[in-house]
Amino acid sequence: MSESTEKTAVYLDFIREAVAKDIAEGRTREVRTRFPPEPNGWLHIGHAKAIYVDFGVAESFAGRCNLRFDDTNPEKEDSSYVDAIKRDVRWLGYDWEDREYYASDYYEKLYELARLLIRKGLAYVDDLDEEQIKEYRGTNVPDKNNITYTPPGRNSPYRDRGVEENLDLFARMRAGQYPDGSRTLRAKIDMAHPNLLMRDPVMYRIRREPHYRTGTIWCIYPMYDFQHPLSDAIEGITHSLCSLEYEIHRPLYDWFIEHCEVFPSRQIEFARLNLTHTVLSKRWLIRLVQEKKVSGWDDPRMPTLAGLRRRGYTPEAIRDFLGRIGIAKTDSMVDIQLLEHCLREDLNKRAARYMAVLRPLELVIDNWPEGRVEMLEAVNNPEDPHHGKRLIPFSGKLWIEREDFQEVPPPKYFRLFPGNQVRLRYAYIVTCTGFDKDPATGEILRVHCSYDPETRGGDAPDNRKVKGTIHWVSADQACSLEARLYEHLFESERPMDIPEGGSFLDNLSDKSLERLRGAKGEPALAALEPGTSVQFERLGYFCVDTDSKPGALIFNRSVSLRDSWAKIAKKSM
RNA sequence: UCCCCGGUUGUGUAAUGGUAGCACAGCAGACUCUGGAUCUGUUUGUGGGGGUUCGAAUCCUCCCUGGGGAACCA
Repeated sequence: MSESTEKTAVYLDFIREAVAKDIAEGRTREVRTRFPPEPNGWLHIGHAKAIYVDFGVAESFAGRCNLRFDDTNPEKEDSSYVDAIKRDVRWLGYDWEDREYYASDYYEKLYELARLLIRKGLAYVDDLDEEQIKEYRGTNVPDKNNITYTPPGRNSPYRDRGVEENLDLFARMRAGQYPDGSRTLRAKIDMAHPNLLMRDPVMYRIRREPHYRTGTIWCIYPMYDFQHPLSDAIEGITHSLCSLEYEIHRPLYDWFIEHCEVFPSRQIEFARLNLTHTVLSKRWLIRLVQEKKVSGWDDPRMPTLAGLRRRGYTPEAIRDFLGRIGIAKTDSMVDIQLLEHCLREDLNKRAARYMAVLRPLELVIDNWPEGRVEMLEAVNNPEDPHHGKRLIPFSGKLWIEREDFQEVPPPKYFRLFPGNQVRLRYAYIVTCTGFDKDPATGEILRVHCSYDPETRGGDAPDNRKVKGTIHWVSADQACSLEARLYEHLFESERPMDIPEGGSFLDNLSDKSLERLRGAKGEPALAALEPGTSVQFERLGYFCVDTDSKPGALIFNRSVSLRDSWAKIAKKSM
């Protein structure tokens, strides 16, 4: 039979399913979405999920996604954040073309829409202050037993002002005739509504604060609930995708669209991303930066896109991760190991291999001809022959990894110990003949071995099995480098679970950064550009740091290689 | 208290009244000049009770449980 008779299961997440239905049933022809960041912080991996959903859903239906800055709070926003956000979205691999919009460009239109609501008797200027509004809303009232309950709210005494008076008052608000906080414009909905957000929400507040784009032109600013649906409408957004916390705002979203008689966008909510061992809340990330717990927004331990980039994460790995975690409405906590897995998988295919020694121990080949240096051939990437080969210098004095030698080997250890044979990667098979030890401290100072000249390149002509292969660097030709090893910023899987009376900062790990300044690498490492990702054989993937300079090389460990020895060692303990 | 939304192996996520699958993690093995990579095999799940049905993760109902909301922030 032809393949066309076979049922091909095409999986659509619940959002794409809803969009497909809207198209099938004729509610919309094209799909238009938007990614609406507020420029008050740098983007993190949680935003990356939103970007992936917003741009991805549009792309699935041959639609378009706008980039819109939701900038209606002048107290927190700044153009430096706009630049950082644009750079990060582009880096992740998304293009908004010429569709770069700002809610602040809609202020005049929004003002007119507010006047429309006033004329329809659906909005009024209120003279109540912040405290009074809260009290009239009828919330947080403790009863005799000190249990809070939610009574119906009471109407503001200013609720029934006439249309003309409201229009005049609102114009005066805009004109700056009243002090900050003295009046608001409120939607007239229902002060007894069970959804507290529907109890006459504030649409405009007075705030004399220069805005990074509109300067001092305005002293009244629209609130999110009023502004967002209408901004969506102005741009013809068909599907306004946002996180679960806005679910309860949807009736309001719909109310403003209906009564302003504008383009009917549809809001659909999905669960935001949570990751183990980190925090993804702008408020908390900003504290880490401000209280200098990290070096900045782009500290390689930060879950920001800039931090991940500096750490060595690739956009491909992040997008792969986002695709794997899926989209749903269940609150979830994704294991950060999945992110790490995606990075390893991507870099395994692409990163060139090099040898570097993090904690050097001297290895002397006693039968090596004095002063001789050989150039040996090494494969750049066993996963992909197109990467070619390179030559690395080899001599009788090498650096090896301190943990690759044991005076007394633990069970199943097949690296260097007295009497044992190992292969020096791409070089020779050597036999450990002894070691020098500081009698006072017990520290191993130097390991001695002899090499087998018949095994050049690492192959034994007699086909003998050598179980262990270790990496090395020729001491005289090596370049010095600093390796920065990172662990999770928080040891706790859920750092947001704060101990009684403490702060999430108490959960900060003191092992999240280890700087190894005495590391040694093969000479070619010195020529790499900042941002380049490589694999240090047997150790992990490393990325040349943005601060790395000739003579002061810095490599960030992006992620370690899977370490099955660690498991064996742990088990036999 | 009230309102809204959820609960499928350890973690995510499918199955849309008809065989509970996939990925990661875990475990076991094969292979290997990275204890890497790759490959093979494999353990573990529908929150609970009742109902509808030939048949329920799916529909109804009660309970349990988790998250969110009650800003002149977004």
